[in-house]
Amino acid sequence: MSSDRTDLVPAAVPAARGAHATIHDVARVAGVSVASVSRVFNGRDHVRAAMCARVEEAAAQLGYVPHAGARSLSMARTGAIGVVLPDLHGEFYSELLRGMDREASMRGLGLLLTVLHEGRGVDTLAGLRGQVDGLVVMAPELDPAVLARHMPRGPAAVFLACAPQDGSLNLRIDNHGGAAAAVAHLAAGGAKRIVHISGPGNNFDAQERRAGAEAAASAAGVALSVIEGDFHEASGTKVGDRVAARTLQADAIFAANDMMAIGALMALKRHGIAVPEQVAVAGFDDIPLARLVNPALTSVAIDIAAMGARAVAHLAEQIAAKRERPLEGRVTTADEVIVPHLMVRETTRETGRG
Amino acid sequence: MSSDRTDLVPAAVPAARGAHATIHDVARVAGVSVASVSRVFNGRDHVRAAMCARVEEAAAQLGYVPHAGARSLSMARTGAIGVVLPDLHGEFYSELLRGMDREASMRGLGLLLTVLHEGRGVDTLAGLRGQVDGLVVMAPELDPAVLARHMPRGPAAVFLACAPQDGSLNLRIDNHGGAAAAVAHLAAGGAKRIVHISGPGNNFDAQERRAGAEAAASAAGVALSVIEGDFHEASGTKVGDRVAARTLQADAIFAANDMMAIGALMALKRHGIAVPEQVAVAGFDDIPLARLVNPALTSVAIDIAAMGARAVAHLAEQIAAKRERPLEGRVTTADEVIVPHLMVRETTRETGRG
DNA sequence: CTGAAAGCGCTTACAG
DNA sequence: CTGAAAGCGCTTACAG
Repeated sequence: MSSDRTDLVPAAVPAARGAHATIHDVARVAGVSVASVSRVFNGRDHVRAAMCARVEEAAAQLGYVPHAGARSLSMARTGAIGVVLPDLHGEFYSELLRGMDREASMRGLGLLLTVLHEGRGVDTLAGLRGQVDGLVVMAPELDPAVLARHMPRGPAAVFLACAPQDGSLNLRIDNHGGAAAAVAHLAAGGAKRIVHISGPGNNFDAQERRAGAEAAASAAGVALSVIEGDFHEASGTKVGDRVAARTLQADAIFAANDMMAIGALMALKRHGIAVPEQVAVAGFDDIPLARLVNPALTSVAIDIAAMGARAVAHLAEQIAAKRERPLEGRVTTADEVIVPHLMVRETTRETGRG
Repeated sequence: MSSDRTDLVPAAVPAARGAHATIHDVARVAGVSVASVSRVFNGRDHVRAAMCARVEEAAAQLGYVPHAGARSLSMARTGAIGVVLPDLHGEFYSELLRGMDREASMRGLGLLLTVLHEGRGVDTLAGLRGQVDGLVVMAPELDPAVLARHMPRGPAAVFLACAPQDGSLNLRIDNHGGAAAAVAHLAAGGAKRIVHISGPGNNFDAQERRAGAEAAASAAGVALSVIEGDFHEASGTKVGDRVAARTLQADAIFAANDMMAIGALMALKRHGIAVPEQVAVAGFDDIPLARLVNPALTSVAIDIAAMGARAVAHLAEQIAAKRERPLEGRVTTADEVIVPHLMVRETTRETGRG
């Protein structure tokens, strides 16, 4: 309550108590106005060197650091972007985040993670308003209309591998083409009966990959049967077990992602099936793990980290554009598609084996 | 500029322009005070049902969503916690984030990611003040004094696998014990000359793991030579190559993390060295990948996701405590140590092979 | 170059 | 139960 040493710097008291010094404390100690303190910290206006020095000294003495929340409220800019993901499982997401972080930190932006869990879902999105400057949303299992309804109106947005949202920039993967390439490759290697382990039926990527696989199979004149998986290893294991047990006839397996392919691969090996001689296997995503399993997995490669980085870059540009021309609302840019390429490894053969 | 239809709801205009409706817009449309709007949205005070209905209707009509930034400024609570990590490379971090997210989203907290990159470093930490309620910091390569100097004073903090910070809660891994167990196991399996691929010399975990390995080796009376790696696969590959080439004499390799162990394992296999018959291999962390490589990797297992979840849980409790007794400053709790256990798989043998 | 004042969008004692 | 007002910690026209 009472200060025992009023002679020196009474303003230092709050800092000592654990609370942080504010811009007012600095202004008082430096003997200037808060506006001036703000100016030396933001360094845009010209300030006399003498004032600059006094303010900096006072700030140092008080251990002053500007309050990011207050700044963002008055500047209408948070410096953070929201990343909305369906899950955090597996290497796919760590690669994606790595790419996003690379780009974001280069631009001085933070990444606020929001995972769309089963229960706690889309409704959280709107709450992001005022907390981020923009959103990169990956929600392949969400109905686009539902998603649109829940998007906060303020922030800019880029959609990644979702059912396309109109009025926004969509970054799409050419799932159809990638899957078709994989199936064509299996057929060229001699496969006659391919099993496709698809992703969940409500997943947008999964639907496209399945369609691509089916198109390529019928073009090549080979049989393709589909078994629905959930993108996790275990659903691949199950299919591998069935193929090994001959409950399911197949000389090749194409899984909609690598983890399921790896599950199948492991199961086949466990049962003594020779890969690729008896059954070939291919996946999708080309996660780092793909080349480490034995035999190394053939996969449809997308540069996941680069994709994440691109999404963030686009978003940052959109945010900047909005800042310059605030009246125009959301800028509609052409969609962009990411073209995967087939990475052939040991679980398939390049040449025909007929 | 001019409104063409003043008869209806002029307040709807800003929303239509892309800008968001504010609490004032809602208040005006509902014909009540902003305080009341705030009350119905926060639902703590008693409000008459009639008012409640009017406000909700107005809000719905305007598509009003509270501005998170403004709320957090006036409530001194952001609902986000900062996660400070050295890197985002590999499965270790995706597992860690998964665990953190699990706990955080259960508690309604967001996760703001901050990666400590080479250049853009510790100085960013202080800037987190006002943007998060607390921090979980993992910075094994940072000098604890430097770290302490850069920590923002406001937010609570939990340190994860760092050189211990006093005055704060530290969640430590028993690196020494884990490494010792691995080396003891290799020795029991018959190893006489073990190569330890350590982490970077300035890394806290790496130092402890190395010390544990050395202690166990000398206790078992086996030779241990140390080669410094960088926690990435390539530095393991290099050692594997040398061991295969007999440039380096070894009948066992213990790496300070799994990625280096896998690099060594792959190199040995490529050169036709039998694992574990000729050279045994063990790693540390037990990332999901460990059991998928062939042969499956023996590793010192820590439940990475659980560790992340615990860090967040502790932090959340600390934040709550601070909120109840704001005057007490940072609460000092006893440190907590995570005890790893050895996961024996195919790259080592359980029994002696003398 | 500098300061006083308004404002960012909310919440919350304080009166009524 | 409800409203007017102050305040959260900053920034930024607006005057000087």
